[in-house]
Amino acid sequence: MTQRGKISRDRIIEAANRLIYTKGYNQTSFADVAEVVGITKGNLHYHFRSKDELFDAVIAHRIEVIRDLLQQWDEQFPDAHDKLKRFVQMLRNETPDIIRYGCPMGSLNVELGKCQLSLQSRARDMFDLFRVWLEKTMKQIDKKNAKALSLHLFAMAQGAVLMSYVYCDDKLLKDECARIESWIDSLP
Amino acid sequence: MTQRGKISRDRIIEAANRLIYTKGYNQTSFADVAEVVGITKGNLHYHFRSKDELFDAVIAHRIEVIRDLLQQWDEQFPDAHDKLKRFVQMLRNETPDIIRYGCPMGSLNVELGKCQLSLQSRARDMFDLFRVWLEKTMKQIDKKNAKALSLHLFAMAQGAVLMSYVYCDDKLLKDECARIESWIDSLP
DNA sequence: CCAGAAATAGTACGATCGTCCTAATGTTGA
DNA sequence: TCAACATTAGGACGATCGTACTATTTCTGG
Repeated sequence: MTQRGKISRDRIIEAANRLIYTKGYNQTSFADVAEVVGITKGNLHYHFRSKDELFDAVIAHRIEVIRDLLQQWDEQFPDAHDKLKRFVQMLRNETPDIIRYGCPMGSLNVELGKCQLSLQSRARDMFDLFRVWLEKTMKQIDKKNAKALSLHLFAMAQGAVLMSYVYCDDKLLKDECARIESWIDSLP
Repeated sequence: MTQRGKISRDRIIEAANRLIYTKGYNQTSFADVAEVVGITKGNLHYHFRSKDELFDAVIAHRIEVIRDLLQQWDEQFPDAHDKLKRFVQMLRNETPDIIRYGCPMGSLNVELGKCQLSLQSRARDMFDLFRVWLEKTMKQIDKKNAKALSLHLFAMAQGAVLMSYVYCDDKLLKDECARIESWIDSLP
């Protein structure tokens, strides 16, 4: 693959990533992606021979971004409580998109978990990055209950995102974030 | 409409209701519904002239069921805390379906909220029944913070359902239910 | 500079979608 | 009983889907 091919490939992944987020996987067609990128379906098929292959590339890209993000947080915040709060802060930073399109990971898992389990397992890989990171971080606070506590935190965040998305309500998200943060503060 | 027609109509709604839950709205086709019911697509179109119309009937049916459920709870549990716990208990009763297909309301809202907003507003009507009921019940406990507290409870429940669905983990759901219940107990 | 590779355009295929139309069948009331 | 109506069956429509194939254009290394 030449540099030109690489650039096209990246632009396709970027467009598909956004479309899958804003429209969902099944509502995003090859034609949609091609139109956004400004190429033809035939060209798109040259880069990705199937929709699954394109999906895989999108997930791989997201995973890479998430890995970098978590590593950044680890370097930036020595204190475990601060790390967990940084996780919550992410919801504030992404409020407009969350209100409009929900959680990029959560909604994808919900959609694909119904009857496209092989695709969902890829989407779950994104979840796992956060889940493992949260549990690892929580272990610095309460080793014994780290697993359940981190899952509870994750669940509260997902619930807050889902509710604020359903009601397009940024105040709801803001309030939930504050509540989750004070829950973090209440940890030993 | 004769009685025979009414029976057919109800069977169609029942089948569509289950399919929309287990496969999602966009992944459920007229052909799917017709096959489950054991009729032809043409006959299905006689009863419901469009997919929207069928969807509307399914939601109307669900809303009726939810109304009855909430009224039952109101009659059965005089204490507000018990009412809220009954809401959590629902998650335990529906565990197998939740683990496999998620929340019938939540996943529908997530799917339709992306780019089928007119349909989502119908799905949100189901949410509203619970939301209003939870807030009304919460007012008996803490009038001032009832709105935020009830939304938090709703969000925690949705988060618990989503996480246990993504990971097909009934233990996760069980633990979250216990945690939510003790949160209810901690209310004034 | 130009042959070969890479990338792109354009089109076509079979399948499935939601919808619609018509004919056949069942049911019922006067 | 039989005309009027309700219900069902079956097929066809145009649109769109994912995918595939073949030219054509663009780029690049020797």
